[in-house]
Amino acid sequence: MALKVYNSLTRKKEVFEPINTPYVGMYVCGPTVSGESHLGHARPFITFDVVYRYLMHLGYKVRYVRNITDAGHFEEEGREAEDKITKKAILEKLEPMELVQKYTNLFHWGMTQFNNLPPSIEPTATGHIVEQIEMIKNIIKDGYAYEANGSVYFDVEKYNTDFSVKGQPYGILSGRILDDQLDTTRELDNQDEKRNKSDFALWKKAPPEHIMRWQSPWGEGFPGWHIECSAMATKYLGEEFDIHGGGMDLQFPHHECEIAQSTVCNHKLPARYWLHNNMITINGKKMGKSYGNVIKLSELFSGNHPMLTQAYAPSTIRFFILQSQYRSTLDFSNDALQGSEKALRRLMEAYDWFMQEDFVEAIVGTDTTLNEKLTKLVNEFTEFMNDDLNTAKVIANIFEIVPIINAIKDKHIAKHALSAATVSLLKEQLKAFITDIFGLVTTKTADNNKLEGVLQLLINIRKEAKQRKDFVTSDKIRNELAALGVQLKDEKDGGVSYTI
RNA sequence: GGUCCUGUGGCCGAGUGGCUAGGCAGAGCUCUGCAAAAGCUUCUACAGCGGUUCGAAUCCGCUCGGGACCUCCA
Repeated sequence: MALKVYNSLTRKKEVFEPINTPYVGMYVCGPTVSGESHLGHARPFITFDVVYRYLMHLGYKVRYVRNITDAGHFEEEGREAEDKITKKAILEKLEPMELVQKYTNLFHWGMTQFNNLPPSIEPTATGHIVEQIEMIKNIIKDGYAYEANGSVYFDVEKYNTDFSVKGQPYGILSGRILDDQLDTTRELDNQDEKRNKSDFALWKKAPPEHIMRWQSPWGEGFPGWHIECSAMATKYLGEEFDIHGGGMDLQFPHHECEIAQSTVCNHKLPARYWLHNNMITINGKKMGKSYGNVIKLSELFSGNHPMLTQAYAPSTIRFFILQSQYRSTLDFSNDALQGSEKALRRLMEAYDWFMQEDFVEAIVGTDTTLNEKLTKLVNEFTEFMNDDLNTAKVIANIFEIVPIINAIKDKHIAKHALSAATVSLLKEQLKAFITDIFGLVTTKTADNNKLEGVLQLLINIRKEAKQRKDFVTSDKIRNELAALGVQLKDEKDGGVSYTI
């Protein structure tokens, strides 16, 4: 069964066919590094990390490009048009590039915490000013942009008229009709420079106080907020590439504008498959800066937030996100995360035990029904992923396998009930999906030899106490370790395991 | 106002014409010195009202509720 993905462009699930098999080009809109990343940002980067990993698992050679937006997107608050990054820089008394570096580092730290693989190329907007200017020049040359008072605007009206004929109107991605949009745009700065309200900036003239500025054919200024993605995607993935991803909130206008710019320059739609992840909500509302309801990654990992009763491991967040399908909204709450934390621990403990356990006895496969059941559950992993990356269903199947593994561990099911083929299939596929594709890692942190030795010592003392029926001592050891966050478990075979 | 999505049991979430989703929480049992963990069993569903159909949580209509985008936003 072939991989199918939901293409926002066609609003259908489509079979994924790369332009140049086995090569796949994927562009994902990266962060604007003007602030610390929050939980909402985690979703696209984890989602597309799994897409990236899954494509590689299928044997594709993927070039994954994810930009860093470090050139000031301008925002218009009230009367003033200011470079977002410049504004913050003044407030914090930092150089713009110093600020950008700080938040870029923080972003990378967050990505590492989540066990996201680094992209193949991570280009910065400021590093591609030349490419952006070239692209703007091309758009002007073809008559789809005009200069006004040192700024350059894209002529949406003309584009729409000319490309509607070719079946590519402005609005092709978001399903918007340009004429319906005309009277909805609010008051923007320098609005009078535009021929039409729907026109958007390719280049903005920099006001005197603006620190981030570059020389251009139109004077000193800075690039508009859509052109960087068009320029960098074209440079590293070509005029037409396979996948373009990002959050649903970028669909319009950002991706729509990207399509318009790239189509004018390259005479074709830039990407074949447009994938959009849905939002993380909190109390039913989208988590976003403008709503003032964000939980920063550092707050999440430390538990230092009014909504949180405890700290959550990055892998818990990752697992929480993968428990839903990426196109559904995901409602965040402390309770939901607690559920995910427990579920993940149970899953990983079973997985870790199974992977290291020897199954030499498993050659007979006495329980045919069980072997068939397991084989079916495992084979469905791929089927579910191929249906628009339904990680939620894969995880549901894994949880059907977990009790079976635990039953074997507790000797409720004999090892020889499984056949050697089933065991190797299970080991191979569980590793592929849990570790390689989902990128889930064990929460165990105790790989410190000294700590290991100390714990083993306490476990042995407790074992001796138990043999003397000195339960006061044995319980004291267990309870006081528990108070320190170390939980001891007496296993069926007389051994003792612990989790920290 | 325009475009679109959505409403599943205490919570989070799959599913989308007939077949148990799954997780967390709750209840009972087994195991255990006691715990914990684990296993087994189990309760609580498809917003409401109509319609289509042999059959609807799933399709259609209406009503009510929630949300996203149209402005920086993942």
